[in-house]
Amino acid sequence: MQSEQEILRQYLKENGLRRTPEREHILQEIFATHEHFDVDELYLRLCQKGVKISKASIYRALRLFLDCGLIREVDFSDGHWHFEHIYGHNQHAHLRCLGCGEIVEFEDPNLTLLQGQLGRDYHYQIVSCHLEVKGYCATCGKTREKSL
Amino acid sequence: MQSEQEILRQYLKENGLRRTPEREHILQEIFATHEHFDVDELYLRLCQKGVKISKASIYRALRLFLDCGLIREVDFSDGHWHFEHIYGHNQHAHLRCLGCGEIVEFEDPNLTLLQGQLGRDYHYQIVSCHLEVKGYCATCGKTREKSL
DNA sequence: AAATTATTGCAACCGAGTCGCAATAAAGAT
DNA sequence: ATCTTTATTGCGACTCGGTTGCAATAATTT
Ligand SMILES: [Mn+2]
Ligand SMILES: [Mn+2]
Ligand SMILES: [Zn+2]
Ligand SMILES: [Zn+2]
Repeated sequence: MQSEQEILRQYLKENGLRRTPEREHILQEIFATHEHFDVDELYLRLCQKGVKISKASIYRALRLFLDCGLIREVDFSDGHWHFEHIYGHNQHAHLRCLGCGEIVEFEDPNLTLLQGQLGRDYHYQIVSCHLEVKGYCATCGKTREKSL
Repeated sequence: MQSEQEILRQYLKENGLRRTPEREHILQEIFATHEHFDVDELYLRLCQKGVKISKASIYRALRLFLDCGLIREVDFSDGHWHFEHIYGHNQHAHLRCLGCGEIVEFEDPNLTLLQGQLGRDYHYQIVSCHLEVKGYCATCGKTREKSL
């Protein structure tokens, strides 16, 4: 199995794009942890590691990584973009607490089946499948009951 | 079963808010069709019907309607908000064509089961569950193959 | 009818994300 | 190794969806 860097380099070559230290630094940072991230967080993490880079370049790199399937968008409905790396990971869905923001990742084999079903039923070529469940975790649920 | 207007009036009364023609016009327009909509579309539709209203009030009303569960956000990942009315409708998910934007709505009984399962497994009180599947419809899929 | 205060419209504002451009630097050709 | 081509970067200006402060208005309560 190729590394994410190899995937990137291959994609760049195939599309007449160039390999740059900026792109590789960003990609490395994205795959350094399993955390979900937004542009500001990523920018900060890079700054802290001494990588000098502009936000414009980060935005541009993220679009590139989306195109080659290394990352995907995660919808937090909070007005700006969040992402996570997906290359090398099983597809998963998110259960998020509206109180504290905790995120539980879970896999659902039914989703894979559903994709096949949808593809067949509606003659669609499925590209992505995002399931986001929201609610209150045990702790936040209790706090909430009291205040009602 | 109560009408959406009754739901709204009840919510307003319970929260010390006021019933206004603006809010009722907006709500009526939202439930006039089954279309998904964004703020601009809704604003235009209201203008065309001669309802004079500011966009600020639409934004404020939509937040209100979200709070009382009359509408929900729909994620199109295109940089601005989309909504649909949900009161009086079964929960459904979306299959959207990345080429032409066509939207197929479908129900998946497994999702309901999954919610119960998640609630039990992780002690979460589930509030919402959004499934968005993206891909290419038969037509757009063919057009796409040619251009590759 | 008067008093209270939520709501509206407007316009100024905010901020995430984009874009044009000049400087830089990859990659290929010689 | 140097030259040429052109993709990429950083910067700052810009866009535009969405928010907010405020004075005027109007829904409710008394
Ligand atoms: Mn995740
Ligand atoms: Mn729908
Ligand atoms: Zn919580
Ligand atoms: Zn299509």
